[in-house]
Order: sequence, then C-alpha cells, then structure tokens
Amino acid sequence: MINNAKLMSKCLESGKSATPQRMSIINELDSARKNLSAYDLRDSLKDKGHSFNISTIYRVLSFWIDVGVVHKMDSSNTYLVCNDSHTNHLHVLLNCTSCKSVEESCQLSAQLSLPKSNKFSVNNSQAVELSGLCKMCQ
Amino acid sequence: MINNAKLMSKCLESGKSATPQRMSIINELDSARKNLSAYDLRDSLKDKGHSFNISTIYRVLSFWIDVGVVHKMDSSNTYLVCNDSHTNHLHVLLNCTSCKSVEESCQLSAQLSLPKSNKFSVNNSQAVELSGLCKMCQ
DNA sequence: TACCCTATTGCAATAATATTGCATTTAGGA
DNA sequence: TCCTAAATGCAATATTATTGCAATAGGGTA
Repeated sequence: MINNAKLMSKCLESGKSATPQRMSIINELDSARKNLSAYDLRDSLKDKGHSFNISTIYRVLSFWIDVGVVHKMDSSNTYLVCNDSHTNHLHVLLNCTSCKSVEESCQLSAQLSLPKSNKFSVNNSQAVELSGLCKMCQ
Repeated sequence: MINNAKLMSKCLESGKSATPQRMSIINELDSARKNLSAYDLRDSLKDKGHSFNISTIYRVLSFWIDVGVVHKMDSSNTYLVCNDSHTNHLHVLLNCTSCKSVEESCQLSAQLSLPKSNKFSVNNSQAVELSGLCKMCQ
C-alpha cells in the first residue's frame, strides 16, 4: 500500500494539486491491490458512493502515470499502482496468463537492464510486460 | 518482405487454410512495411479494391498472430509482420517515440533471454515492446 | 478576506478499438 | 459431386478512450 504522504510529495514535486478526486481514485486503485480497467475503477468507486465521470477517471489515471505512481498494462488496458520507485530502470510487470495476477518485479528489473545499444536508445522509465506463469500456477 | 511459400507452409503446419482473405490481408500488412491499426489496414485494402468487414480483419489478424507471423503492438493497438522466426526466444519490438517506427530486433532478442526465474516462468514466444529513440532520432 | 487566474472536473457526445451471434459461403476431403 | 466444418459477411453491440466546452475549485496576491 502506498501512503498518502508519498502521494502528496509526488504532487508537490510535479507542481500539481492533490485534489480530492486524485486522492480518492488512487486510493481506490491501490486498495484493489490489483490491476483494474478504468471503467471497473469507476464502478468500484461508485459502489462506495463516489461518482466520477469516466473522463475524470482517465485524466486522473494519466496524471498518476505522469508522476510515476501508476502503470498502464497495455496488454489488458488496465491500470496498476507502481510498487517500486522509478529510479531510472525498466520496470517489469509479470503477468500470469493463468490466474491473471500481475506482479511488479524489482529483481527482474535489474537483470533486464539493457546494455546501451548503439542502435537504439531505450527509455529507462517504462514498464515492460512479460506474460507467463506465476509460481502458484506453474 | 515475407514470401507466400512461407505463409503457405505456416498454414499447412497449423492445419488451416490459406484463404484469399488471409493472403490478401497479410500481404497488404507486409507491403505496408510498418505497423498498422486494424481499421487502417482495412482502409488501405479498400483503396485497392478489396473490401473486408472489420470482423474479418480482426479474425484474420488473430489467425496470423496464432501461427506466429504477426505481432500485435499493445501500446498502440497496431499490427506488424514478424520479421524473424519464432524459435523459442523473446521477440523485441523497438518502438521509436519520435518517428513512430518499429523495428524488430533479433540481436536484442538474444540479449534479453531471461534466466529461468524460480518465481515466474516467462513465456518465450511473446513480443516485448520497448520504447525509446532509434538511431536516426537520437 | 476578497479577488482573480488557472487548473481541474463534470458532462455528454463522439471516436477508436474490438467482439458477438447468426446467416451464408467456401474449402477441401470422402 | 456431395458433405461437413471452417471461414467469412453483416450489422449490432461492447469496450476503451478522447474531446470541447461550461462550471467549479485551488491557491496565490492585494
């Protein structure tokens, strides 16, 4: 679980406001403890009495992605709280195709660090998705 | 460019037919020499006098993905002909964020091969997308 | 505090991407 | 040639995401 102090400081760093909407939405995604689609996130907030327009959900998710707190999983169009600090290495999201769980591996991040290719300069602050089977499902 | 003999043999291997639709669609994507969205692919086929329903486009793309001839780029919802043979290693798609070109790197594929993690078993026949800057754009 | 300016959010329409169920046609083996 | 399963067409619908503009809220300054 990410704490609010950290979230606030991320906002401060980026010169943006920690609005109630931004805080509710990130806290909901964080407490889900898994990746959610934008619409699912909206629905689960609605169940708890917080109604947001879908455009707000998308705008807030994109805000948290920009400040480095959320990853988007492109393979499933879902969003996930980042459990690691973005310190200039690739983030690796291990996506179990059996149980659908997603784990962010700090260990693998290091192993995957690419030798600087002379042909292509890899952006080091992205999340890379790998699918396979988690320990439980093997 | 991929040749028709190879495409036919892929169909044979998988026990599926090389229908005119499947051949037109893969040849069009291949001759584009870049990644296209399903709708763009449909439009460029239409320009050449071949009209396909969008569901056919999606079904045919998914067929070629299954037989290992096409990759889907999840980050941009586009499709690309695979320029390498799937010999049980990760395919790496280098996505230039400046000029939008996509290059499939056989070189990097090897470097990226993961040590078998004791925690997560990575599926070796997937395409991994990395964004960054290509040589021209650096 | 009152004011102001900009950032943020709400709203609802629309765009972009993808899938479905069912009818029709086609491929290719018996 | 005939038969059956596979493939395709069609059009409705589902899912994911963005837009333009009006309304509201944040937070700095007088």
